[in-house]
Amino acid sequence: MYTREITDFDIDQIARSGQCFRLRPLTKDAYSLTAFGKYLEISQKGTEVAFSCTEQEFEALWNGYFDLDTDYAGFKKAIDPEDFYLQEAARTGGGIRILRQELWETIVTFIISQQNNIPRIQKCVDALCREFGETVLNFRGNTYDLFPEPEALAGTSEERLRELGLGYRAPYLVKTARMICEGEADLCELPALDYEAAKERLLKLSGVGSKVADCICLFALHHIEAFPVDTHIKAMLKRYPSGFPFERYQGFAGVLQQYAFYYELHGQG
DNA sequence: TGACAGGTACATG
DNA sequence: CATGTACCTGTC
Repeated sequence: MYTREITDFDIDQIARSGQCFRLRPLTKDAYSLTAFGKYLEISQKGTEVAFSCTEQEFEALWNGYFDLDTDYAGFKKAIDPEDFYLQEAARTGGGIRILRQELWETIVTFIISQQNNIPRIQKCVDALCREFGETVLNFRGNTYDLFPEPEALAGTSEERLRELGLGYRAPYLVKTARMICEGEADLCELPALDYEAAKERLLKLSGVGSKVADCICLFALHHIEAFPVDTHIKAMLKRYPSGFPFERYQGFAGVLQQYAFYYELHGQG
């Protein structure tokens, strides 16, 4: 167990922010997560956050995963004091961090996310992990399923994925997995590219359009200037008749997108 | 019953 | 380039 004082951090908000579909409530105030082939439990009381791992593992994996070295208070201070909407959104979802999720998993989960709601996305992701992921034991002696490798999905059929409830996204997933396994698409090069170049590459994958590509850029490659525009954000943008002030927030608009998305989803509106 | 959920692919003008 | 349409599935 490793405990740390963290500000501008709320594990419940992060779990409900819709950027990660494998971070789930475990008990009343504890959450579980799998990433990097590892299982982690997180619990929080105020600014005190406990992680079920050693300090060494925390520093090696989770500190970066939760983006804890970034100054989110600074982002909030940069918001126009007269912009009541963004101020309120940042106050409501101010504990959100932009995670650094694994690339392949983020590609898959956001292909599934299209025209879909969060509970059903989670259900689909769970089914994929259960059917195609490696099963391992956690420190409690309970089993949990890792996220499946590209090979596992490349080797299955569209029909089998449809049986898991993926619907019309099933062929997208099989095609994308095969592109990656057959070397038609190279994920290894992506982290080195800038936002524009990375997005251009991601758009070549099956089932990846502009919005999903932006989500992958934001939630896996940590291009926090990416600003995914979906139905909720479209509604939000209408609040700005003369246009959303992107120029004021250059380089970190994606952070504000997350505050706004969370606010549209869970706030008072 | 029908619209909606963090859209994309594909076909047109 | 801009618009239009079909598409799985569960929930309200």
